[in-house]
Amino acid sequence: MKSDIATIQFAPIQSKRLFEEVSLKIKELIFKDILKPGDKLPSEMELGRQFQVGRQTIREALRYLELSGFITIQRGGQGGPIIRNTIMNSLSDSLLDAIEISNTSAKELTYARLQIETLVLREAIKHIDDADIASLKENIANAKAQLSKGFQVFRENINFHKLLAKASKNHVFVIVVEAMMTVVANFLSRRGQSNPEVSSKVTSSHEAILDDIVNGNDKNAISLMEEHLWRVGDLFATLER
Amino acid sequence: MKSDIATIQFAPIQSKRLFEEVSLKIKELIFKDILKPGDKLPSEMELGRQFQVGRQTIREALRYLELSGFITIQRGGQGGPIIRNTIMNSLSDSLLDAIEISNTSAKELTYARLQIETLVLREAIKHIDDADIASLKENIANAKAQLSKGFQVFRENINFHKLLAKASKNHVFVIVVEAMMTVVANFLSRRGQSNPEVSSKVTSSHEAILDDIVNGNDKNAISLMEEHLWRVGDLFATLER
DNA sequence: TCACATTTGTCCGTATGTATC
DNA sequence: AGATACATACGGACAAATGTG
Repeated sequence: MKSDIATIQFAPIQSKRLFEEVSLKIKELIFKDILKPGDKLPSEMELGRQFQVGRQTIREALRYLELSGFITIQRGGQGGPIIRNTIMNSLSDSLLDAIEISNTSAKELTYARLQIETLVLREAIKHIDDADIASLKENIANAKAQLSKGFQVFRENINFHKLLAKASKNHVFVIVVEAMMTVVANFLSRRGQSNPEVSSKVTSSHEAILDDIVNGNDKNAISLMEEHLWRVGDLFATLER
Repeated sequence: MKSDIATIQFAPIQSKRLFEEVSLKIKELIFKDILKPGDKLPSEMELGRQFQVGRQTIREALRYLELSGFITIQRGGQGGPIIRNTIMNSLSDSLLDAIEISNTSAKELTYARLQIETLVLREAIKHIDDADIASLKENIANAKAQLSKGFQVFRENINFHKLLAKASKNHVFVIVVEAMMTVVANFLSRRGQSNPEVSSKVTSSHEAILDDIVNGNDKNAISLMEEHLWRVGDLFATLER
């Protein structure tokens, strides 16, 4: 069989720019676990000496790594580039851009979330273990404690869904849900904080869902989740631009 | 109700760096549709004059925009920064990083793909229209034509799934499937091109699925898709590192 | 084909802002 | 408060790439 020219892996015509090679080198060290989160990279000056390139080149490489979520940069004395894993933030930012530029409506977002999260819930029910249940219960307890003090629990409520995804024991679901929840959070925060009563209702829904999961009422848990997401979706619709 | 300090939107303590403000300004112009794909941005020198900042600052801002998928940069005379929408590439790259760094196995990827794509197929069946069917048929026809000439049809086969997602009429599904297919494509290409016969079998499966959709055999289409994705998943498993 | 103009890519020197000790 | 060390930002210079006449 001949090779489809569209599928062959040609070497890039355009020779890589220096700063790309530098950032790639560092990225490889991170993937190989030679550089770990918390490790401090040398200063720009020193990196320039080691890679034998100018400071500007190093800076542009650091910009790439920074935006990709591999490092953060601390200014001031004893500062410098530090290895950190904030890739999920980068992914979420990118998803946010993609959603914004494609003019995705709140309705679409709601519906997709409903579909994907009920799917993930099914998986979570299959694979959930005691540790997951414990952290979910802790999430609910925290939320209720905050609520009783009169605080909002925006973050806890979002985290409930992330914890459920983790219970599915599938990294892909974790990644997808986490990115999607960031979009949801962004959507809410751009339209002002949700009204006070909502937080409380959401937490109650979560508690009911968790109860059903723990008690093995799987189908009930799923239909509760669907109802729950529909309600949240309706709220979104009222907030839509 | 008091405000949860975790949810308040404080102004950032750390003043934004200059290049961040510059890239944000340009990004806004793109979101507002004032700058459209194909538009040419002024040269770095000229941008520096207009924003009243140095060239280095402009360059770092351009690095951000480039990596985020808002512009590409053409070197040489008459070149310069050009507005382009390659956000899906950026999103896919980010997802690739996230999957790589979380050590997601081929098995997980396969399973998540199976679940999400069957879900999307259900949606596609609900909302598919003549234009979708036409482009799907064209995809199959192209693939078969290439196959008969002895070419591989890696790209066509991937595109079939993207076209199906488009038929769901939900941007979120389109985005998710497209990003996921990039991961699949990357997975395959890193382990050598799939063997010659596989391409042909995959195209046949696609054709059968499309036939069932067109003829209204929805359940059959879905189970065919599931079988199809299991088979592809098994192939992945044999390729796993 | 060849020179030319334009623009990005890269380097250097210097000055300023900022955080730590 | 002062010294130190680092990122941030500026301006100038030259090399490399690329389209144009």
